[in-house]
Amino acid sequence: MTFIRTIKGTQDILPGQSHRWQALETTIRNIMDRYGYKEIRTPVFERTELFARGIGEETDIVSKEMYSWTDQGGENLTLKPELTAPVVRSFIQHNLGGQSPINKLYYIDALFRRERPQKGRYRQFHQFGIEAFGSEHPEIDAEVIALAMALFSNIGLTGLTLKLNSIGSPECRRNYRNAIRDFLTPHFDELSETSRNRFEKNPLRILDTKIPHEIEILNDGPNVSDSWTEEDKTHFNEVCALLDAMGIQYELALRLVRGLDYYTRTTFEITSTALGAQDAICGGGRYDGLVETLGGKPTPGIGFAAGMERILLALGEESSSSSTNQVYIVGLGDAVRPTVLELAENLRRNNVATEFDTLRRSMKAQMREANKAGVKYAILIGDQELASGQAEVKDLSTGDQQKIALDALVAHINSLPF
RNA sequence: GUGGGUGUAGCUCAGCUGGUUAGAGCACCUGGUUGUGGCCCAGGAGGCCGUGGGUUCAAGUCCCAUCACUCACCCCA
Repeated sequence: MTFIRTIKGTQDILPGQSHRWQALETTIRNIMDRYGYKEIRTPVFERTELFARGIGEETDIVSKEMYSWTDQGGENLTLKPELTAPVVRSFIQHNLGGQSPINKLYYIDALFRRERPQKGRYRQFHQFGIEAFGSEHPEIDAEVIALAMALFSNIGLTGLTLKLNSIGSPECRRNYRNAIRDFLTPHFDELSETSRNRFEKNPLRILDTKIPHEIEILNDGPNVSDSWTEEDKTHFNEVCALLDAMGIQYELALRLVRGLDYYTRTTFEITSTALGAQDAICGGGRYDGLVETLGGKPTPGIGFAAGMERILLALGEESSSSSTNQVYIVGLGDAVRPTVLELAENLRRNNVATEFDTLRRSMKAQMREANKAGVKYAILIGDQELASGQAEVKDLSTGDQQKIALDALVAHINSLPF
C-alpha cells in the first residue's frame, strides 16, 4: 500500500506559507488597480486548438509540454499552459474591443506544463500578468514595463535586470530570418543538432543558444536591429526614451528572442540574480498580430507574464509571523465551557480574533498555547470567575492581570491597545 | 527525453575504515504539589535507516537494481 502523494512538479502551499502568497496577491491587486488594469478570469481548460494556433505549433509548449486529452464527447481539450491566448480568446468572444478602444486586463492564475521540474520550474505554477489591447503606440509599451518594475520594487525584490529588445514587425522578422540563414549557411557544419533543426523551422531561436562556439559565430552575425523598418526603429527608440523619462534602467538585449511565436516589436525579460538557472521572473512583449490570428479584428496588444513561484523564491524566506489572533480564552473546568464559547463568539462578532482550547487541556497547556499563538491578551475563566462574574484579563507581554466583569468584557477588550 | 547529486525521527542533520538495544538539535507531549505562558530542569512519545535483491558470521554503512526527491540540459515564468 503506497501513499498517494502530489504529482511530480506540483506542490501544496501549507499554512505556514500561504500568507506569503496572500501578501503577494494583495500587492499585485493594489498595483493593478493603481495602473488601471482590471482582472479577467478564464477557465482552467480550453480547446487545444486555441493554443496550437495562438502560441504556435512549433513551440516547445505546444509540441511537447501540454496536458491534453480527449473528453467523452470527443473534444480535444488542454489545461492552459499560458494565458495570453485565453485572454485574447475572451477579448474577441465578448467583443471587448468594441466596447472600449483600449482594454487593460490582468490575471492571477495557475498554469500547467509537463516539463521536467527544477528550481523555479513546476508543472503546475502560477503567473500573474497583464494584457493591454488597442494601442500600437510606445506609451503603452512603456506603461506595461513600468508597471512590472513598480510591482517588483514594491514587493521588495532587488537584484533585477530589465532586458529590452525589439524583434520588429513581421516584415522585419522575415528579412532577419533570411539574413540569419544567409549568414549561418557557411557555418552550418559547425552548428549543433538543435541549431540545425532550428535553421529550418525557426532560425531566430538559434540566437538563444548557450553553446560558446555558436555564440562566438553569432557575434559577427547580423543583429535584428539591422533588419528593423523605419517604423520599428522609431517605435523602439520611443519606448527607450519613455523609459528614460521615467527613470527606468534597462539593458539592450539584441539577442533576446522570446520562445513564443506571436511576439512582434518590443520584447522584454526581467531576470533576478537570486535564482538558479531559471532566472527569468517576468517575460513579455508586443503581439500585434495575435488577435487577428485568433479570429478577431486586427488589434495591437502587449503584455507580460510573471512567475509567482520564482518571485517568492527570489524574495527568500522572511521570518514574518502570520499570527492574527489577538485574544486567547483559557477555560478551567467543565462548568465554564458554555461561557467560554459564548464569550469567544461575542468577541469574534466584534472583530476580535479569538482562540480557545478545544482539547480540554490543562490550564498550563492552554497558557502555553496562548503564548505560542502570539496573542496579546489571555482571558481566564474558571469556577471562581463564574461565581464572581468577573474574568481575569492578562496582558501576556507584561504579565499584568486585572478583573473585568463578564458582561463588560467585549467592550473592555475593544478598548485595549493591540 | 538526457545527465549529476541526495534518500536515517515532523524539520535540519550526525553515524569514523561493515560489529551488539540507531543518535543530536529544534519542534511536540507530560511533569517541576491546589488555577497562570515564555526561560530553566526532569521525563516521554516518535525511526520497515526510500524499496527490492546481493556480498558477508554480521549491512544504516559495501555492490546491483528500482522508486522518490533535487539540481542541471532543452525550453520557459
